[in-house]
Amino acid sequence: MLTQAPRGTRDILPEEAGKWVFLENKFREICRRFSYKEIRTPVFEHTELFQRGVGETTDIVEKEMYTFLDKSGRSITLKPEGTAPTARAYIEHKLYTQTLPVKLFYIIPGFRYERPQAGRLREFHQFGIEAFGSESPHIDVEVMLLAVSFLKNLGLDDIKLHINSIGCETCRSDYVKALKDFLGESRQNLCDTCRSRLDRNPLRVLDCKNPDCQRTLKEAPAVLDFLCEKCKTHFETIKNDLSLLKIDYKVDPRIVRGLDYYTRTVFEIISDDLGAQSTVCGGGRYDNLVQECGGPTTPAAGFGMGIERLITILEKKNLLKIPEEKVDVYIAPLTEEYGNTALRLLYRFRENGISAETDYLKRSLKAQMKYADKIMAQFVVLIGEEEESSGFYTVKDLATGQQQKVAGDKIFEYISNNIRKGCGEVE
RNA sequence: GUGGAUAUAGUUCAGUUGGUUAGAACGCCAGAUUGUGGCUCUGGAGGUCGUGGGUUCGAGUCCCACUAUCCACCCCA
Repeated sequence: MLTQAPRGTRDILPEEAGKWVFLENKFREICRRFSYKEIRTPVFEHTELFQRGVGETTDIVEKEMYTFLDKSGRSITLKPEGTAPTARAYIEHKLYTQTLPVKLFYIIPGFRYERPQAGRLREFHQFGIEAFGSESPHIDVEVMLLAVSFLKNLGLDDIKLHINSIGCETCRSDYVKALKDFLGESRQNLCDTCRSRLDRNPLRVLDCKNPDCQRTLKEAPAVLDFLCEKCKTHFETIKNDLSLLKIDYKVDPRIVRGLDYYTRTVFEIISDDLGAQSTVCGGGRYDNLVQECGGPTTPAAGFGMGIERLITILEKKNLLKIPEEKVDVYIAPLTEEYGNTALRLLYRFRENGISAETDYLKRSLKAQMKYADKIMAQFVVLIGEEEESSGFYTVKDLATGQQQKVAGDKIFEYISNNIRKGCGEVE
């Protein structure tokens, strides 16, 4: 227990960490191109934020939150998602007084108390963006496009964009009523969970995977047929934009999303390389959230993308090969006698921006050479009796095996002129 | 919260119908004529067999509980 990370959490060891930094840089870069600015919000928030923002009847709020009382009795919750906190910050700092739209991105950990499984952890991480202040369908498209371009840039060409519209409050309530009426008649054909969903949140019956439920749903009324004129036009524009931009997509009436704040557009990006949790990115429009949380009426749209899931996919496709960190020069004192000379040299290299390493384990020369090889040093500088008396260092290039003498004061110039670029650098 | 599978060295695994000092590969460390790496060879360290009970003359091997991991349901990133 003591020596084990809590269930559903993971350590990111040095080898992994390089991949994370690589992806974070890529994400920041695409956000820059779309002119989204980074925002960092706290790891925990007041519990009410999620109750109100995400929705009391959602699974997240009902059973998955890490909630506790702090020492003064306030109810605190580790954030289970990124949109509500971002909306809160947007309202708190009155970002709506700035020029609209306000476009933000974030890289956050999220926490949900669930049984871990493939692609699902209790602490997970996501990239996310939110665009506040525009109800233009072109913003919905921009949000999707940022995600799609990001994934395509990483080399993923077979991801699928699924879109749907669940309408605004007015057309949705008409639809929910119709759906309820329809499903009420065939209640006995539904699975147990769907029967309870029918009363609490009928839309969710739509994405039940139970074959009996799916069969029943075949005849069910479709959301898209209930959209009001405005919602219909909004959705049509999105589809036109996507075609115009030559982005493949599929209208999938089954996606409804499990968070209450969505209105109109919802979308998912699906990959076959994940297990049962096939969604790598999910998002949509949420025109009421900001107001619901006490801000001014503010239409908005955004997405969340699971970093662990993304890494899983990239790894399956062999698209995440990060070169190992290399060392420019290893300094090998033949014996402890030359330790001081080695130490001085070591720090002069480091001060000059050259990565340098030396022996800390009293290794023999042979063992030092092995070590230099293992840490992928490009050069080894040998310091022994010959060197001390002659004033020349012996420099060996480990890749070629060639060795030569370099005058003491020329060593820095020599090494920096001969470092092979592209080693250990991401991109 | 429910169901299924699994749990042996740092890692991936073997371990015969329960029977004496629990093995391999890779990794790690050290050597192979005295100032030199990668390949090869030799040797070495490292395991209270997830934890706790039980059955038995005897358990890594059988039974139970707990914990964790993996997979699925629910739901989501």
